[in-house]
Amino acid sequence: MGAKSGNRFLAGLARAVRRSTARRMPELPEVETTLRGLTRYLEGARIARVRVNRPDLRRPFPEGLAQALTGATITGLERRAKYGILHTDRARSMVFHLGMSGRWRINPDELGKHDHLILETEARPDHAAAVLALNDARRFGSVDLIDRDALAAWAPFAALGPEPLGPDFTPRHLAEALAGRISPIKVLLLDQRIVAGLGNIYVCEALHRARLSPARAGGSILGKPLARLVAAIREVLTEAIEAGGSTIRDYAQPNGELGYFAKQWQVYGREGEPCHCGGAVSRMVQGGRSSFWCAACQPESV
DNA sequence: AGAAGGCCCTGCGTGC
DNA sequence: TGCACGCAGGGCCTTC
Repeated sequence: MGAKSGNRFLAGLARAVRRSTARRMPELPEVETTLRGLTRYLEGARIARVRVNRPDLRRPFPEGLAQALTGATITGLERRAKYGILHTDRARSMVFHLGMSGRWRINPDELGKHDHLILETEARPDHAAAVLALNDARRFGSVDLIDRDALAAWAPFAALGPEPLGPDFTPRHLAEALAGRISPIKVLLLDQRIVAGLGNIYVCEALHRARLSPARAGGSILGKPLARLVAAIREVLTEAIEAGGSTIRDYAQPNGELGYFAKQWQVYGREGEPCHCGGAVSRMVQGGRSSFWCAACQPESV
């Protein structure tokens, strides 16, 4: 093996290793499966103890967080965009965001330095007591207490666009949101005001599925391609949620980690690898973030 | 209003 | 073996 091909081989090996160990960023599907996993432990459960191990994540924890949750019963769990919501039998709900590295750990063998908020549930006739730890190494996440009746008006929620899996995310909505916009479609789909819940991974995957270049000006996408894009966004999210539900029994991995699952991506993190169309996956930086795409099946011209 | 860039933060891979 | 560095990016912020 010559030096050149040897280097290529090693580079390919390094990529394969990177891919297999790639961090799953919590986007909409990860938050959704996290909530489904938490439901079994939290819905109807009373919070017996709360431990707050540090004053803040990205922002300070709300004042009186532990007192607000201690003794409360979780009445329901809900997702909005990439936020998870724990409703209680009290006025306020707890809203969490997992940021880049956030996760809930179920009954961890031992608590680590990144387990910042720990909820312990009371045992019930048909449920053992459980320990739920919100772990977030990079601390890009957040926790808030918001009056349930005021959630829709809460500033971070009020600014959000429609849910991509909901009835309001239509080709017409997207056409209106993109009209006149010259920014790359990749950047615009990350704007939570246009559609709420997409992150870098699923934007790359959806554009690939819709055969649209991430570099296309948002306002230039009309008609059939636009409808294709709406459908592709729905499909990649739905399939990811299904993967999270089917590959992991009750959504929890053996180590008790929720929300992360093995899902094969077509382009994300696959620079230099073959696309199924026969082309090759490329990478570029848009808005300071990596975009992965295949120039062969996602041409810039329509 | 839209576009562009910076900031926060830690773990990991890489190169020396 | 260790150390420095670059990279990952969601939401929010400032500047133009």
